[in-house]
Formats: sequence, structure tokens, C-alpha cells
Amino acid sequence: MYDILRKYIDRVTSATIPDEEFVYIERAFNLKKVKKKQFLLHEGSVCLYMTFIISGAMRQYSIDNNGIERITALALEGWWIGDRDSFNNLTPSRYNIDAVEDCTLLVSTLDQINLLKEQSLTFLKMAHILDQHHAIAVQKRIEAGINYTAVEKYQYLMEANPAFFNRFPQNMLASYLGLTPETMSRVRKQIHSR
Amino acid sequence: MYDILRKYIDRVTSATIPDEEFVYIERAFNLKKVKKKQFLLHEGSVCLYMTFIISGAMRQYSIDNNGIERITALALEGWWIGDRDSFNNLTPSRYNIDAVEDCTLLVSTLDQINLLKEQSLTFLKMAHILDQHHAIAVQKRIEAGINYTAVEKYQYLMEANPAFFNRFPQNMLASYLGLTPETMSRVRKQIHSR
DNA sequence: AAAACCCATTGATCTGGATCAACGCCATTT
DNA sequence: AAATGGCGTTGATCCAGATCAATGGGTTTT
Repeated sequence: MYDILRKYIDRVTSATIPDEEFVYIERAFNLKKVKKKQFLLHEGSVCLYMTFIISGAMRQYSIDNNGIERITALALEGWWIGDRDSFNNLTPSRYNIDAVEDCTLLVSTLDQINLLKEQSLTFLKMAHILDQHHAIAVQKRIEAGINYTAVEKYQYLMEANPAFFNRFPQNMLASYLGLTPETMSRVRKQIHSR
Repeated sequence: MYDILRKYIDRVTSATIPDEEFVYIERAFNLKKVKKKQFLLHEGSVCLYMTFIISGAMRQYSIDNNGIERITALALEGWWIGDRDSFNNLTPSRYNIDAVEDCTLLVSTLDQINLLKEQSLTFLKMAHILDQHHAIAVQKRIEAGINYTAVEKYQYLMEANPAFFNRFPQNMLASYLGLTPETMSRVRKQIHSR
């Protein structure tokens, strides 16, 4: 299990993490399995874990004033998921996180992560690089959300995260893009018939 | 000039940076003045500077396929501005950055920043905290862009960045929110008449 | 001080995507 | 094998916000 995380860290940092350093990482992360539809975080409670997905698919969403789900994040194996704000500041989260497929996870608490950042320079470096990647990806998502038409949003998702289309149902993708399932369906038809 | 940056770092890190460490920071940043409408970055060229604004107001924007400006970022004194993607990866930027008011800036190159992160642990810590803040702020902007109505977007901006309203013209705020100036004007009227 | 802009405002019209409604197809239950 | 419920599709209608157009005030330019 842990070797998947190990390979991931090596890849992100373009380095090979030494065994004696990886020991700290193993110690900081706990294995956790969740079944489909099981929750990792409930709205109103503090997000206690930063999670690395070994296998499976998860989603993060909030419930708006009209009671409908707004998906804010989708994640597959090799991705991180968690509410950064709640996790770092120990404040109640506005989000729910649950499993879309059965998942194998590696989870770590804030204390464990903070300790780890002091113990492993490689992990600190990885965290920093991830923040950069995150900032860039998120920048594009902002522009898509504000400026793009429905068709452009669909195309942006196909380009940015093609894997999502095989793993998440249409209605979740629609919610993630801020579209209704009906519009999503029509866009899909329009694009594939060309 | 530099003491403004110093106070900023102290505040963000909740610490007092020692003199001997701050010397490195002074060395890494250069003072730069730009007049209103002057450019700091042109679309197509690499973003060479990460910029801390001592005084003044700046904007970042791109030009869409129809030739209209899409403002992606607005920034005032005490804020950072720059295209992270282009800056870190030395790739051509899709954005323009120019001054909305006369500005006094502290700028630093990628090499200088990287060196500085090794020299000053406080600066590294600050960069890390800023990334956290950025991630949280940006999360809200994504949700606003995707889910909010025009009125809600206006309210979100009033809450998140009230200072913008005294410093940037309405049409820039409209572009930043993904609205037309006309809609912005109507929303404004509607909200203030209540 | 005129001219030329820039910017905000208001009105009229148009349209992309939401909403409402109905149907059919699979999967999962029972 | 029947029943149930989730999911995608299609059609009809509606509406928030865009677009088009005109006006006037303020500020910068000459």
C-alpha cells in the first residue's frame, strides 16, 4: 500500500526518497478502507484527516440553500482529498466527503502532518510542490466557472480530467461544472455527434 | 519601504523575524516603481517577477477569443501579484498585469526566491502559509463563480474584499466577477436601494 | 474652454441554460 | 420475475443576465 504513496512522492519531487526518511512517512499515515457511499467527513464537523487515495473514487460537496448538492471536488487514486480550511484551522467544515466507489486510503491528522514536515524535508518539498500544482489547476477552474459556456466547460473537463468520464456518473460531472444534468446531456450529445 | 514587507511577514507568520534573517530578504527584493497603466507582464512573455505591492493597485487579466478583457486578479498594497504558473515553470504567460494606480513594488526573481527560501526559514514558512490562504480564498471564488447569482456574487465581493469598491472602477469589478458592467450597475442599484 | 474619452446608468430585446415534466433503461432489491 | 430506484434523455417553457443602443456626467488632453 505504502509503496504507491512512495512512488507518488518520488515522482512529484523528481527524487528518490531514502528509506530512513520514508519510515517517518509510513508512521504518519494510517490505512483506512471505506465502502461506497460511506462518509469521510460530515458537514459541521472538523475535517480530521488529509487523505491520499490509494484506490477508488471520492467526492466533496456542500448542500446549498435549496437543498441541492454542489460538488466542489472529485478525486481518484493518486489524488489528495480533504477540506484544507477545516483541516488546518480546526474549524467546522461546510462540506461532506464520501466514497463514490469502495476506497483504500492513507489518512493523516494535522499533528502527524506537522510533525512529518519537520522530520522529512522531502515531504515538505512535496507539500510545497502540490500547493503550486493546486494553485495552477484551480486558477483554470475559476476561469472556466466564470467565463466558459456549457460546451466549453465540458471540453475543459475532457482536457483537464478525461479519466473522470469513466468513473463518475454524468450528474456528478454536471454538478462539478455547475450545470444541470439536462444541460450536460444535451452538451454531450452535441459534442459527440460532431 | 522594506519595513512594510517586514511587518507583513511578521503578521502572517505570527513571529518576529530576526535582523540577521531579514537581511536576506532585503537582498532578494528590489524596489520598483510603475506608473498607472504601465505593464509588469505582457501576454506571451515569461513572468519574471513575483511582486509584493507596497502601495497602489494592480490587475491581472487575459484577452478572450472575442477580444474582451477577463480580469482574473485584483490586488492592493499588502498583496502579492504574479502568474505562478509562468513564474515557476518559466513558461509564456497567458496574462497581462498592469497598474491601475501608480505603484511602489518589491519584486524578486525565481532564482532570488529559491535562494531566499533556503536562507530564511521564516520566509519559507510565510510562503507556505500564503499558499494555504490562497487555496482557501480561491475555493470560495470557484464556488461563487459556478453557483452564485449576480446579486450573490456582488455580496460575496463586498464581504470578501470591501476595499476593492473604493479603488477599482465598477467595470473592472464586473469583469472580475464575470458580469457585464450593465448587470453590475443594476445589481448595485438593487442592493443599495434596500 | 473645448474636445475627446472613459465610465456609469437606463431601457428594450434576445438567448443560453434552468426548470418542469415525462419516459425508458439498467441495476439492485425483494 | 416483479418491483423499486437511480440515471440519462428528450421536449416544452421560462427567466436571469447578455447584448444592443442611447444618454449624461466627470476627467484628462490639447
